[in-house]
Amino acid sequence: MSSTPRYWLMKSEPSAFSIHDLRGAPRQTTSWDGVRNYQARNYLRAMKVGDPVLFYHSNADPPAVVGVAEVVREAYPDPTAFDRSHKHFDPRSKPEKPLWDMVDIGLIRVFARPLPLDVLRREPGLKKMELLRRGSRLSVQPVRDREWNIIVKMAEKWGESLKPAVYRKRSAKI
DNA sequence: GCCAACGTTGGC
DNA sequence: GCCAACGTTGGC
Repeated sequence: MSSTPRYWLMKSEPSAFSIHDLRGAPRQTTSWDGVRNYQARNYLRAMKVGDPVLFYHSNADPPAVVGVAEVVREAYPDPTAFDRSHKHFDPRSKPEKPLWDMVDIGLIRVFARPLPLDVLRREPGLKKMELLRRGSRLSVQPVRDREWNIIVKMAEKWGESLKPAVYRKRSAKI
């Protein structure tokens, strides 16, 4: 990263929380709790209000970038770490000295068509992207400016290409 | 369901 | 501080 990252990618398993869940959430906003990896946490702490985020569906069919969100609240303690009954409870994190943080994000856009991982892999400009690195497991990661621009353009084209096909079908009175 | 890649834990 | 064992992630 040449300077402070401004663009990000966040992974979620759609069976746990999808971009459609975000669309249906109050104020189309959610807190991003449950991150229990130090590198991902440090990226959460680097996020600024207004930073754009690619929303990625992992463990999905197909795995894909599905839309855009933005940071609406900067890092603050993740209360699920204090909750003994919670799946992500961590006794090392105390309210007086929190170990894990979260941010809030708000929905910006749901792509017309999810942009699949294998399509991203075919784009030469994305060769160095963290998401595409072999064995990459980081659930919160920075995205380079150039990568961001490429992906947003790809998503537009990818969605548009669907519409003419559907339109043709309909107008052909099949 | 399989399994490679990775992060974490804990014995020494 | 090393490293084997283990648990998790996530594509396939």
